[in-house]
Amino acid sequence: MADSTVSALGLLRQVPYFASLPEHVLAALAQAVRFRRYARGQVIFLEREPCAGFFIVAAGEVKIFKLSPQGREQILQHLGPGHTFNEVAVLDGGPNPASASALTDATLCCIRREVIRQLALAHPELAWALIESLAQRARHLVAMVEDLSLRSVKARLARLLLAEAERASQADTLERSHLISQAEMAARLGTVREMIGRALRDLAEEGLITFDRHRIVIADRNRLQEVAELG
Amino acid sequence: MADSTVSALGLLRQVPYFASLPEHVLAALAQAVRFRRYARGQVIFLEREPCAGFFIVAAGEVKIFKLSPQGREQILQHLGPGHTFNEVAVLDGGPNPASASALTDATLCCIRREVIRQLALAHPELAWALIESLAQRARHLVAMVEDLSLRSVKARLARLLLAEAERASQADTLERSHLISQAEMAARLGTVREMIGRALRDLAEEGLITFDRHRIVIADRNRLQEVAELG
DNA sequence: AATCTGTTGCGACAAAAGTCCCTGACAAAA
DNA sequence: TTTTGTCAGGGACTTTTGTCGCAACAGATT
Repeated sequence: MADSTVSALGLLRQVPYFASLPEHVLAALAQAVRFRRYARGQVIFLEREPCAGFFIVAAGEVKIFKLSPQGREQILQHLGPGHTFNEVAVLDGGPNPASASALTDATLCCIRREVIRQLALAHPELAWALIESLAQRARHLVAMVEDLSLRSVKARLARLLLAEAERASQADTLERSHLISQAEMAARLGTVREMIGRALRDLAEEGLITFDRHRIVIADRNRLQEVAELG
Repeated sequence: MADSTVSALGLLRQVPYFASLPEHVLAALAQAVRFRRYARGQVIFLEREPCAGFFIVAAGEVKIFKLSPQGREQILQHLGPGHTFNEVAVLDGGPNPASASALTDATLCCIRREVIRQLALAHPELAWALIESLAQRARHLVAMVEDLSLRSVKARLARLLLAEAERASQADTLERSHLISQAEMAARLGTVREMIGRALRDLAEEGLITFDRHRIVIADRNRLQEVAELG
């Protein structure tokens, strides 16, 4: 068994909805895996291109995004180790629904559509795992639509801060502290950098957050949650 | 074989991604189907409630929507005969991700989550059909996020008009002419009625559309598409 | 005809979001 | 050290979007 197959198995087990797959299915997947390295900022694939395959993040961070004709960016997902992406194109055979690029130097592994398809048809457990992953993706997207349509930038920002605090407190994996720039927050919330600056100032003036030299600290979680829900 | 099972079979065959399922799977589904009638405006289920089951529209129209605390509505989907909804909750077992209500008097059929689950595990073709439906839903949601984040109301409206014109020209099913009110357009595009009025006036002044007593007629499809893409 | 009800038209105004621009802080690279 | 680039802070202004209010109109019902 090749070295890469061994490490691939470990990686596959890190994917939550793959964790409970039977050994032989994981092994079959592991054999089909191809590792690739990407430099910070490098494009992984572009939307509308034919399906680039199924990806798992082994190391580093990746963003999935859309660009407007005017050059504004909307980040759809921000992914770290153990996360997967491009399921949609792999599963329906259409083009990539959005573009992907590496936010940091990153190692990904990629599985071709046909391999996934054959394995999924042969192993209902895998099909079911993929279904769960798609359902989760759909829930995430619904939440995004709700945010964009029904909430102000300030409320969205409050939600983002709470979510990031959550992630950080779990402190599970090898991830580093990960400070987000205002520009990235803007791209994730569908607005511009300046709006983030203003909203942060607002929240700080109201005493909901404070700054510890370029680090944001939540000072009043309860009131921050109120802002996140209404407004 | 009961009468309702016969008509259920016909209905299932109208669902695009069920059409190619083998006969015995369709039959099994048909047996599990329960028909229900809803009056115009009636709530079918609410978000956050435990999974209400899998639904197929037999007749009438249905909307899937979110409400903001302030009472603004965002329509996620507008469904007619042959369309299905609430797959997400059925497939991941979570609560309904959004609310549903009947836009007209409607007949729906409903299948309980457990039935779908068992059948999908036993029949990979069904699992694959569900995967396709989820993937399509995800693509639709990605397009919505893109619209809300990256396009002006005017551009979104242009897209809606083009899409509706498309649907209408296909004129396939028994659907009637279906005029949409400005209020509904607003809810679908994530804005308010007045904005739709203004945008329509704009488009009319530029000569891209005209009005034939409360009916919107596309006067210049090409330029309308330009507005839809940029802006 | 009279009266609902749901719809549209439109103007005035307010708030939210986006654009432009310039500053200084800081860190990495030369 | 200088240079370069990224990032944050913030002011002034424009555009877009949302709110309020009210009149008008069409279709259905009585």
